[in-house]
Amino acid sequence: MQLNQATDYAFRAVLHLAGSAPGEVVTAQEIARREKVPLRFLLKIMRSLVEAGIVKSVRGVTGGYALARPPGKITLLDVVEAVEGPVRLNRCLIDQEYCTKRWANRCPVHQILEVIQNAVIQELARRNFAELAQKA
Amino acid sequence: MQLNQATDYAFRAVLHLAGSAPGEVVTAQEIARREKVPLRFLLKIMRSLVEAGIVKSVRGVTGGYALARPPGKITLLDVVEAVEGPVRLNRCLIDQEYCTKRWANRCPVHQILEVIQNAVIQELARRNFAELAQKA
DNA sequence: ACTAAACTATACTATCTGAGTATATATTTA
DNA sequence: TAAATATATACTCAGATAGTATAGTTTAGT
Repeated sequence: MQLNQATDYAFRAVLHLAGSAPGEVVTAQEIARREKVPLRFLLKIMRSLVEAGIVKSVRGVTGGYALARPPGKITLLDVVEAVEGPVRLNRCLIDQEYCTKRWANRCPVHQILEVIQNAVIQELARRNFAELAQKA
Repeated sequence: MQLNQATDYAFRAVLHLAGSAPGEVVTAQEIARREKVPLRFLLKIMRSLVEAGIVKSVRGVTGGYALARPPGKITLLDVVEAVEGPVRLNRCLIDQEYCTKRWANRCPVHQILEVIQNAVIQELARRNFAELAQKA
């Protein structure tokens, strides 16, 4: 029931870019130093963000990263899913295998967890990095 | 971002007891068999539930388990916390150590995760096992 | 063309957590 | 006293977490 450390770092990296001048390219080194994230690990995380289309990267000597769209269009959910994959409270909510034990498709635990899971997803989707940058 | 398997089993065990006659003592063996939970593992989980005051145990030959209070007074949150400890989306929400990195007590990531965490807690606290037993 | 500074890609590793098992002990009823 | 139950502690094994290492590719500037 906890987000992992990579997601936490990803939040801070995206927030850092959100706080930079729009379109400005920031190096991983800079982000790592300022946000106290191990450089190598950050580079790996950044690639997830690039793949997800949240961040764009520029290679070469003057390379680095910038947001691929305005901070207001990037939600916490976007980042969580980019780094961790889909949010799920219980493995049986993705993999039917685990739920056919007794109740098949009418498992009440399954049902109620799905409702709660959706609430979590809504909460994460409601918050974006423009809002977050305001608080910083 | 996922509840663990022990919590899933705990939900099913409590639900099982909620579906039995009030005050009826059910053995771990019976619960394990019906809910398809490994007996040894279930016994361990049941002790967490007993410690948390959700379930009471009876020792000896005619022993077993029963709910310590009506199903309507047992929330999903009660069970989650009994098995996993407090709900926290990020380690920095419990352990200040992790959050003094840059922002000290005004970390915006920290702040927004706390809001979301509270929403999760509310959702879990809102649902009880009487409601759940209805669906079964 | 070469070099340095950046990102990319894949593989590796150490530690921790999750999920469950094993063994011995204590309690209670028949 | 035996059998069936729960309690307590310790152990194990696989997979996930949180990184690190090595090699490669791209680009700006000389």
